Amino acid sequence: MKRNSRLSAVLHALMHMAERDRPMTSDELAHCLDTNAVVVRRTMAGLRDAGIVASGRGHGGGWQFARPLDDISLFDIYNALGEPILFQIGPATEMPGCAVERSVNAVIGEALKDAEAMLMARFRQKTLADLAADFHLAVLAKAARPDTG
Amino acid sequence: MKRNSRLSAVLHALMHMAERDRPMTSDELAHCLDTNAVVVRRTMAGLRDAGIVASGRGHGGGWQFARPLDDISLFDIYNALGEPILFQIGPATEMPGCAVERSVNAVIGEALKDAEAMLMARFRQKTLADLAADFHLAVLAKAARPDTG
DNA sequence: TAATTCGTAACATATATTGTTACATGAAAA
DNA sequence: TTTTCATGTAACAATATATGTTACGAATTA
Repeated sequence: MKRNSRLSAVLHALMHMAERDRPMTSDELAHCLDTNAVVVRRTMAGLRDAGIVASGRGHGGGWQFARPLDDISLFDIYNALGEPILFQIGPATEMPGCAVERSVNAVIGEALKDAEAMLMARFRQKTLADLAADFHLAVLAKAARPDTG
Repeated sequence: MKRNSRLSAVLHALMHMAERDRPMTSDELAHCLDTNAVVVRRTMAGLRDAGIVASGRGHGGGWQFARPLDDISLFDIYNALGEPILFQIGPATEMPGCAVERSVNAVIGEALKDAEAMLMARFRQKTLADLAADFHLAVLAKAARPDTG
């Protein structure tokens, strides 16, 4: 299947927004993400509903943050996107009648659950401010050794 | 999209095989898994190539283990299946030209990588013998309190 | 020789993600 | 007030992947 890239895409968009002090239109963001303005609106809709960003119409409109960057975690964003399915692998049946299958699903399910919990803990700790700082550090590091880039 | 259920399915099949001392045909396994014999063969092919199971043709043929159950880990099986894509979420582009996107992908990618490592470590520790023991314990526990099942 | 069983290619079906078009709604500028 | 700009959203198309199904060949045993 195609992988769900909304989390990466929306973070990419938000980081571009963080680099600017004015609202960015869906068209501008679409160019950054190499996609379509409708896709941008569709993806950002969840963040708007969650109070992470705000959208404005008409002249001078577009997307901007509704909260400080250090008050927005990756977990907030993951949730605002509707908690997309994390794992591509999983059981064929949720409620199997076969006891053997139930036992197998329990073992696999617990392992996946723990891995997911670990990932979510990490998402909770990381804010957009951290992400922006990471980016600026990477840019500085690259400028210091332009030949290795 | 549909989730990949081959790992759960093949473990389900292997546990049924573990409960029997004769080879099981693809058709028998297909009935257990509520699917088709061709699907079973397709899935088991990787395990056969990895030396986990062996297949025999003709009368009395079918699938059986090629190694002791305590010498087969979930990791072995996951690998034999071709290491299916683990996460449904991921970056849109593998080699982005945009520095912002690269930075975002690095953060997400590292978190996913660590979660995957944790899961694989767990798969490495768990053998089919463990799985069979889990199942037998579950059956015993259920028999001890039939009213709560 | 006949029955059985795996091996595999080819095609069909179902579902999820992403892209695209079209049009309505709201807001600011002329 | 009219025009322009921008979001909101429905509807449909394109693409990708997993799984199901049919068909037939190859190998093994009775």
